[in-house]
Amino acid sequence: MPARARAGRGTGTWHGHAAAWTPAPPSVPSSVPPRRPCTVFKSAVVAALREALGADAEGLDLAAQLSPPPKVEMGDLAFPCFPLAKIRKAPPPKIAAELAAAIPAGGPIAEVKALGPYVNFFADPAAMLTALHEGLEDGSFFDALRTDAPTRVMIEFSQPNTHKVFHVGHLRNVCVGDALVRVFRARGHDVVAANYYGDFGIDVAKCLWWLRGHPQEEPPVEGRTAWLGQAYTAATLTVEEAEGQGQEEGDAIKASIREVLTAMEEGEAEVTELYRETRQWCLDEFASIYGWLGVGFDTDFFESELEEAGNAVVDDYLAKGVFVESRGAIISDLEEQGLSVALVRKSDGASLYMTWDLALARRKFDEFDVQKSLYVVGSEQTLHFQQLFATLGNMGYERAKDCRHVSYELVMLPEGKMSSRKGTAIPFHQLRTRVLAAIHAKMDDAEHEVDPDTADKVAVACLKYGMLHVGNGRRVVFDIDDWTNPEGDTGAYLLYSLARIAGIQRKAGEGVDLAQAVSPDSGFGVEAERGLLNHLMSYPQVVARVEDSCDPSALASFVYEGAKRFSRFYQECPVLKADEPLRLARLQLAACTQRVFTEALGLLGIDAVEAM
RNA sequence: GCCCCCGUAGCUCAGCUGGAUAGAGCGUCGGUUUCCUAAACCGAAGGUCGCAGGUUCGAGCCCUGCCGGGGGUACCA
Repeated sequence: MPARARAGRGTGTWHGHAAAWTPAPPSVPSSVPPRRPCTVFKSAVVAALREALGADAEGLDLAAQLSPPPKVEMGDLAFPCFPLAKIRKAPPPKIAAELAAAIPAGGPIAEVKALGPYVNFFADPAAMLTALHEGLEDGSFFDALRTDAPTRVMIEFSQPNTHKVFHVGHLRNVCVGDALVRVFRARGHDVVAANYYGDFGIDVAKCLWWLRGHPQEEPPVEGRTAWLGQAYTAATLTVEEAEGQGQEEGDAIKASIREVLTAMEEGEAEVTELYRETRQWCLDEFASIYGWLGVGFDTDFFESELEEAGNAVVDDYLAKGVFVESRGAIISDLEEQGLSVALVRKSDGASLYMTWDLALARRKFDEFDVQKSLYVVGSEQTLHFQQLFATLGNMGYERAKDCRHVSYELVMLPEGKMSSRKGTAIPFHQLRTRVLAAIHAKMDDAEHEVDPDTADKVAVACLKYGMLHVGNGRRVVFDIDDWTNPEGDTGAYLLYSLARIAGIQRKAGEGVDLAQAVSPDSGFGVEAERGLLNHLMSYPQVVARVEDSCDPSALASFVYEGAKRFSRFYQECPVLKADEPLRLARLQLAACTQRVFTEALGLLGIDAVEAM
């Protein structure tokens, strides 16, 4: 329905508070060779294996074979011996035993053990901790996130329609898009975050038509955009009603709506005035939403600006034979590519969605010089984007192959599909107050009330985590009660674990010198500690995977899993009461956890809190 | 009809690109606070990973065919 309205580029205006905008992590000067601490142990294992295998290692990607065993007590990295069975003509468990015997412990490798068909390697926990801690201190850990092939990429998302209600369903797009912007930046890409406002067309005309027909209706002081949304809905219902009465009645109403559109296009004074004013209300509302969410854009496109350019593209490529006339309309014929045909101009001469998208894409390539182009749009538009990209290819744009539709599924309510028609869609302004109310109801107690700043952060965390912890291809069920539940798999739980870390640090006080190496006999390295440590080490791979899949849910899972592991550590391993040097080691681990979590949550657009 | 997505515990979902005994949360039952935030932790119960074949040393993951749910399929965005 109101899916995606997009259009031309604006002036690089920023929506939302610049202060709420988290820039990409500062890049480390390239003169500092990255140490990549998470790979120290792994590369030692690979080297040891290569040595032990000799000629048998040829043709095997040893690093790719290594993965963590299912449980920490089994080791930190496992090498499966199945592929060797053919080469060595021996059963895998036998090979594993031979290899384990042939590889000596030493350096970061504390122990080597054969377990069935696997060779399991144990890392020296103190050495790992020190490597991670130093890597976080000097920035090399996050430097390891960076891709070897940085590129200029545009990520288009949000695409709200003016004159319609902005509701929970639209929030998912914003969360996914914003997270991708942050992830791509962390990976070192040059990212242009783009919004594309649906601020023109027949739907806008519908709303204005209804307003003109009901001059006695006055906009409320609060909630003007909701009022516009209601006008739009009322107009839609009126049209449907008329159509129900008969062909003529329906056509009559549609004709009068079209007159409003024509008046808009021709700049007729009274309509234009109304259009400008109401459009601005909506843009202001969007800006305040993005501000609250901490989401920013580098450039704005408007549908209202693309009409002319779109028609020019159609004329151009009609002349070049890329487009053809069919049944009175102009089409992009994609039958041979298995994509049916895409209409680029209606038989009445009007342009459509595809027309503007062609002009927009051209602008992205030519004006912004983007190498890669992401479109975060609902899955119902899959065919549209297949057709768009295929058409761009036919027009000669090589970079069409680097265009990608990041599709995601609908947001549902516990009672089922939401419908703005039935009024079941929760408009954003209600959403905000309802979520905050739920947070207060659950977090406040007799002694103290949670402060507004923290409540806001928790509310945003609950919303974003709720939207992001499910894979893009699955529907999300929005349930305020569930999402704000302080117990369980929610954003509140994540922030709570960070608040506990902050608590430890407050009580540890100043004057703790964390920058010492942990001595090997500190006793550090019980399961809860190693489990957490290993998990933190896997962070760069997770980020790389998110870039690849364009699905931030892996990052959400990473943080949640990490919070679980931290909670176990917190429960089983007293930090402040531990004796030195164990205390130092645990303080370091807590500090590492804090840094990685804060960073990972940051990529999801979630701010940490100091206390809850 | 054709195309795309989804099907994993009662419910909501993970499952690291094919590896070890399939994991969480909610809900249910039972434990843990003179101890850094119990918004937590531990344990129990709960599974023919939609069905049937196939590939493979090995399949929840890959291939084929069915079944079920959703979306799309020339003048809406």
